[in-house]
Amino acid sequence: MYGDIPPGQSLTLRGIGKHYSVSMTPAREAVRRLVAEGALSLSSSGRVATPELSNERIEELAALRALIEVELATRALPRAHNALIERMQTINGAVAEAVAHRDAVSYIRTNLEFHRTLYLRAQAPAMLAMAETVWLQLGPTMRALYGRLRRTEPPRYHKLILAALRAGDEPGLRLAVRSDVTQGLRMLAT
Amino acid sequence: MYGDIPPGQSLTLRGIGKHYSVSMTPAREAVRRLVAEGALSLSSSGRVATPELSNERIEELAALRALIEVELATRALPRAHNALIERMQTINGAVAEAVAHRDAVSYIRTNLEFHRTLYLRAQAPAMLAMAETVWLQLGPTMRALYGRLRRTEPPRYHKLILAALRAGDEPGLRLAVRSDVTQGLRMLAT
DNA sequence: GCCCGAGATTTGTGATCACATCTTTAAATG
DNA sequence: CATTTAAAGATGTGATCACAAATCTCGGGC
Repeated sequence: MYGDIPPGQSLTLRGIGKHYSVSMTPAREAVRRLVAEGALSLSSSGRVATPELSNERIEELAALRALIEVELATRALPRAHNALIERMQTINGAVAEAVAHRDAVSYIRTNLEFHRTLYLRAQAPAMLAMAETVWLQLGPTMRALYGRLRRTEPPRYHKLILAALRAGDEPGLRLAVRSDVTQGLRMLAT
Repeated sequence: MYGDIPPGQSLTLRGIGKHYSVSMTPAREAVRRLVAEGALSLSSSGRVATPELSNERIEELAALRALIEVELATRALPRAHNALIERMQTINGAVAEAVAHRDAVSYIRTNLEFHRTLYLRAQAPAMLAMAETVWLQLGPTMRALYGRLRRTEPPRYHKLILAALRAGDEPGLRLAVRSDVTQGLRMLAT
C-alpha cells in the first residue's frame, strides 16, 4: 500500500516466510488474501508479484478513488470539527516534509493518512475498506510514479480540502477531493 | 453471492474440505480469500460464518452499489448495441420466472446476471470486480430479504434500464440503475 | 428447575513433507 | 559465438500431524 515494493517485483512463499520467521503456511495465507484484494497478481503458474498496472487500469482505479472518496468526504463533512481539521493540518505538514525530502514512501504514507483521517469520520467502514483496497492496488505504481516525480511543493488540493471543511462547503469539498485524487494519477499516461 | 447460504451460518474448514473432497489446506485458502473480500466474517477465535449485516452496513453497501454500478452503466451505454439489449431482455425473462416461482436464489442469480451482462460492456474490470465484491457481501442478506418478500411482479426498474439503453438516455439510465439497486435494499430497515 | 463446571470433542494454526511443475543454469552442439 | 537441451534447483500445491484453544455435552449441586 505504501509503495515499499516497486511494481513487478516477484515474491516467493518461502522467501516471505523466512523474512518473517514463519513457515510457508502463514505466508501462503497472507499472499492469498493480498491476491484476493488485488494487491498482488498471480501468474498462471502460481507465482505472485506486485502488479504492473496498465494505463487503462490506473484510470479505472483513479475513477474508483474519485467515486468512493468523494462520498466518504461528503459523509464526513458534517462531523468534521476543529480538532479533526487541525489534526489533518498537522499530517499535511508531514506530507510537505516528505515531499521536501523526496521520500516517495513516506509521502504516500502520510498522504493516505491525511485522507484516512478524514474518512474515518464518515462512520462508513465498508466504504473505507473499499477505498483502502484501491490504495493497496495502487501502492507499487504510486511509488514508481512519485519516485519519477521531481516536485517540491506539497499537494495544493489538500489546502482546498481543509478550507472547504472549515467553510462547511460541500460542493467545494467534493471538487477538491476529486481533484486531489485524480491529479496525481493523471500524469501517468506515459 | 447468490444467497445459497443464509446469514449467520457458520462453516468449518474440515466440513468444507469434506464437502468438496479436499483436505483442509485448499478449504483454508478459499475461506481466507472470501474473508478478505468480506463474503465471510471471521470471529475472534478464528471461526468463519456468513455475515449478519447491520442496517447501517446494508445502507453503506447499497450506496456503494449505486456509486459503482451507475458508473459502470454509464461507461457501458455507448457500447450497448441491440444484441446486448436483447440478451438482457432474455435474462430479464428468467428474472420474472424466478420471481413467479418465488425462488430467491435463482432470482438473485438472474438479477445479478442481468446487471453483469451490462457492466461487462463497460470494459472496466477493476470496477466490475469491486461491484462483485459488494454483491458477495450482500449475498446471504439478499436471500433472507427476498425470501421474506412476497412479490409476484418482476423488477420494474429493469424495464426502465432497457428503455434508457435503447434511447441512449444517459441521465435516465443513471436514475434507473440507481433506483433498481437502491429499491430492493431500502425495505430492509426492520 | 436452573445453573455451573469438568471432561470430551471440535476446530483453527503453524509446521513439515512429497510431488509435480516451472525456472534457471550450464554444458554441448552447430 | 549463438542456440539448444538436459540436468539441477526452486517453487507452489495439497495432505497430514501435533497442539492449543474454543466449544459443546452432560451430569451434579444449589
